[in-house]
This record gives sequence, C-alpha cells and structure tokens, in this order.
Amino acid sequence: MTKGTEPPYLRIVSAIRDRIARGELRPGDRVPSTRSITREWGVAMATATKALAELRREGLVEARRGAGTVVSAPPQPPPDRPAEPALTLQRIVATAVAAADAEGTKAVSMRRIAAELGVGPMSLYRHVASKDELVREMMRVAFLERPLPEPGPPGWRAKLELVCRTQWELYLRHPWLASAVSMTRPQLVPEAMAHTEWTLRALDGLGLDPDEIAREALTLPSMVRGLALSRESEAEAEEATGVGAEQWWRSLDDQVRALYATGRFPMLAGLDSEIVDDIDGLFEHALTRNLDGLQARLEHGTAPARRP
Amino acid sequence: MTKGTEPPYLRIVSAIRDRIARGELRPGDRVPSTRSITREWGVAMATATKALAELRREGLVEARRGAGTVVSAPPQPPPDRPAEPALTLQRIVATAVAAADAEGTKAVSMRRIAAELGVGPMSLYRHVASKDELVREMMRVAFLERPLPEPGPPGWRAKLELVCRTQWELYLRHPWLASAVSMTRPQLVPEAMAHTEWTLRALDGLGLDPDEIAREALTLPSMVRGLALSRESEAEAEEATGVGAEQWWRSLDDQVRALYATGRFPMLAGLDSEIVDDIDGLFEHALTRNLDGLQARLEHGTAPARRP
DNA sequence: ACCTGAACACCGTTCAAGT
DNA sequence: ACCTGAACACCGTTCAAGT
Repeated sequence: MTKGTEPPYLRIVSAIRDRIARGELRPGDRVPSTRSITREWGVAMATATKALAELRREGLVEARRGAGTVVSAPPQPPPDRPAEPALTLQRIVATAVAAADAEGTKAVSMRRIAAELGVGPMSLYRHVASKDELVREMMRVAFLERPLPEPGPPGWRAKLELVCRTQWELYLRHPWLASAVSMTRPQLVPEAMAHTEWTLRALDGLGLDPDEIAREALTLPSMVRGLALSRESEAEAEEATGVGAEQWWRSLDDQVRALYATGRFPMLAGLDSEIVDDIDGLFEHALTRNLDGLQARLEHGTAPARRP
Repeated sequence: MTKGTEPPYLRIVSAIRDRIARGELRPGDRVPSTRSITREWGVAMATATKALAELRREGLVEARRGAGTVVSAPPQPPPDRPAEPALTLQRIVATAVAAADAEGTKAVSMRRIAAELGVGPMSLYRHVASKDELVREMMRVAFLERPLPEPGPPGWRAKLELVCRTQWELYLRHPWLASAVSMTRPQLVPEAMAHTEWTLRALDGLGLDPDEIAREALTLPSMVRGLALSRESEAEAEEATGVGAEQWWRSLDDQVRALYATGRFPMLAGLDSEIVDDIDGLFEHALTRNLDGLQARLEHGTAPARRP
C-alpha cells in the first residue's frame, strides 16, 4: 500500500501506468493532457506537468508534436528478431535523423543514439569520426531526399523558386536541418554544394558578371535558412517545455501583454498573429522580394532609381 | 633534468613557458605560430599544434582572433583590489558577453562564468533563473549598444537600410548574437522588439496593407540574421581548431580540391574566393535585392511582370 | 530565510585494457 | 589489430544542508 506521504504526482503516475498495463490505453493512444489531469485529479498544473514528465522519463509515454502525449510502443521483443542487424553508418544516421526529426537537435547525442541502437557509445566511433561528422552525414541523407531535377524548369525565376522551395521544404520536414547547415562549413557536405552548383547554373547566361552571380547564389539560400531558423526555435521551445505546459505559454502571454501595456510597442501590439504565424506566407513574401529585386536588376541593367 | 622519453611537445611547452617567465614574451605578445614552431624545433605540425594547445590549456596563452596566439594577462593580483565587488546581474552579464565575444557561444557556461567571477556555479542563480535567461540578458545589453535614432533618416529606404545595417554591425561585433537571436523567442527581449517596432513604423504610410507591412518587418531581419549566421560558423570553426591549426585547413582544402576534381561542381570550382569571403559585400547585395524588390512593389503597386 | 556545495543526470571523446 | 568499457573533463540544474 502507498504511504500517505506519497507525493500527489506519483499517485497520478501510477494511475496512468495502471491504465496502460490493463490495456485501457494502448500504444499510440493519447494520455490525459495536463489540463484534463488538473480537472480529473483536482491538482495544480505543476503537478500534472510533473506526472507527465515522469511517465515520459520512464519511457511509457512520449510527446508527439501536435498530437499531445501518447503511449509509447513497447520495447522491441528481442526473441522476434533473432540477431541485431550489423551496426552500419546507415543505421546510425537513420536513427539520428529520426531522433532529431521527432525531438529536435538536442536529442542527437552520441550516447543516446548508441543506446537506441543497443551498443556502447564508443562503437559509433568506428563508423563516424566525431559528432560533427555524424551531423554532416545526417545533412547528406536529408538533402538526398529531394534531388534537384535536371535540367529543371525553363527560366531563371522558376529555377530559383524551385531551389528555394526545395530547401524550404527540407527545413520544414527536418526541424534540425537549418541550424545544422548554418553550423557547418558547406564545403564538407557535397549534397549541399550540389544545391549551390545548381543555383549558379540557373543564374548563368543572364548577363550578370560572375561576382554578382556568386553573391546571388550565396545570398538566396542564406535568406531561406534565416527564415527556417525562426521556425526551428519556435518548435524547439514547444518541445522543451513539453506539449502540456500551457502554463508556460500563458505566463509568456502575460509578459508580452504587460510589455504591450507599457505603450512602447503600439505597432507590434497591433500585429495580426495569423500573419506572424503563417511561416509559409513569410517565406513566399521574402522570396518574392528577392526575386523581384533580381528581376528589376535584370530589366534595368542596374538597380532601379532610388526614390525614397 | 628531463627524462629522455619526455614527449617533444612538452619540450616546446617548457621552452615557451620559460620565455614568458623570463619576460622575453610579455602579456599581449605573439607567441610563435605553429608554422614557425615547426621550423624552429624541426617538429611536425601536429606536435606544434599540441604544444600550443597545452599552453592554452594552462591559461598562459590565448588565441586572439586575427592576431594569432598571444601571451595572456597574468591572473588578477588579489591584494591590489581589496574586496571583490558584489556579484550583480550586470557583472555576470558583462563577463558572459566578454567571454562570448572572445571565444564564441560555447564559451558561455554557467560554471565557467561563475569561476571567472570567483563564485560557485549556484551563486549565479540568485541573479538569473536559468542559462536561457542569462543569454537573453546578454542580448539585451548588446542591442542597447546601438540604439536606433528617433525619428531616423527621411525616407523608407534609408530607414530600412539603417536598421538592417545596425543589426548587421551588432552581429559582426558579437559573433554569438545571431545564433542567440534565432534560438530565442523574440517576445522575451524588449530591445529586439524595439527594432521590429521601429521597422514597422518605417513601413507605415507607404500604402502597403498591414499584412504586407508585417511580413516585410519580420522577413528583413531574418535575412540579415541568416547571413550573419554563415559568418558565425566560419568564426567558430576557426576558433574551435585554434588559430594555428593550418594543418586542418590544409586537409579541408585537399578534400575540397578532390571534390572539385570529380568535375561535379564546375561552377563552384570557378568561384572567386574573394567574393565568397567578402561577407559585407554579400550583405549589401542581399539588402539591395530585398529593398529593390520592395521598391518595385511600391512603384508598380504590384510585383513587376514576370518575364523569365 | 538566504545562500550555495554536493549530487544528479547528462555530455563528447581519450585512453588503455580487453579480445 | 580491432573493438569498446572506463575514465576524464566537462555541462545545467535540483536538492538539501549549511548559515
């Protein structure tokens, strides 16, 4: 029997654990949210959050982006699959990509990936010289997912839109990729170099001199990345505080409201949050501006007259 | 007397240590580079690198960006300054900013900053709730360094150029700032919000609808940041491998050359490295493209006709 | 009550011991 | 020789013991 002094959050933990054990909650099912825990057990938000955190720590449940907290799949039954497949670079990288996709960059640690593969941390180093190299390999497989077509659509504008949108989609699909790219010397990832090469080719023969072509090809992807990074930080913040921590967002809201109330930011306060959150809309806006700028440059042979 | 089995790099370490002790090399003086060590002692590059790394580890010398490796200032003599000034948020943040400016983001750890201030790691938490909050405070003081003028120069173009260039300079001056900004929810740094507010105001009254104004104001700084981040990673890479590790760059060069030799990247191979390295040139290019795009939008009332 | 050292639960990687 | 566990030198932060 449980002692009377058992902390309340542990009571909730065992209750939910029981539901899972009895099969009331099956793998993939949503576990009660923090909000509904506060109602069901009459506890504070902090207690509910702590209970879910404990279940997560035990591996019984996991936060799934956009779907709340769900029951985890039970650990692989080893009898079924007779021998572990050999440890290969491919398997390591795939495991790392899956972890990063689901939980962000900070989920990729040598020790964690090794544990997930059932080997000691040092075994990874037979296939990869360092964590940096692992990240580089992750980038390679990501870029390989969406090869650029050859020769691509006709016209420079369609071509540039295509590379940029391809990169944008890669960044959205892999919320760790943008920061990985900006932390790595591109020269070390041939698949990223291929994008630059493709872009340089798209800009060739338009009458721009080589310097301008180079600057264009280096500048455009950096804009895409910049925007993708803003999105990544949002996602990481959500992940870090756990899906159920509405509390945290509430307090953030309060802070922001307080700041707006000072009257220092009248324009910001009037901003439509739908526009701010429409990240694809922001991307298309930025892309249009850049390509319109280039188009003006191509039409006038020089920048349009300054008329402030 | 030293044993005959003493590793060669330690011989070099003691030699340089002696020169410092005798006052031949004074604080701020440049210590021999790896290159000149290989010549002077007739050792391999790896040995020279290791020797400098050891001296760095001992705190006798430090890598100074662009100036090679120099002799460190001796530790503060405590008798001179009678009592440590009280630990304040200001002192903590200033120490953190200095560390990050000199050695990049990863130099900022709670434990390191605490040690530098001569207190236990936990003492910082009396002034700051978490490392994230410390970073946020660092951002605040950085942004405060360059306040935006009121009302600013006449004309939207001059105004937008001013905010962008101001941010750009801040990013160059503080090579940790761009990644900090992209990792933080901007709503938590009032000084960053002030920049957005200023930008929104610069775009007001030009006949753009509020949605477009919002997108413009959010999109432009993200482009600046994207470019700044590319530069940061360069700087970090240089820092990480130590100023003297020409060896590493050489091997990188070799890899790149090998890749180019495959013929997969003819355009990239022809790129002028002066253009690639001229980061300010890239920035001005991107800024021009964006503002030209906006200008075209303002002049035509809509995007210029597509003519691919 | 205020302050902070010990401890916990992590890192990436070196090194040397095991086979 | 190949492989990898133990160990090192770090992290940020919780917790409880000290004042």
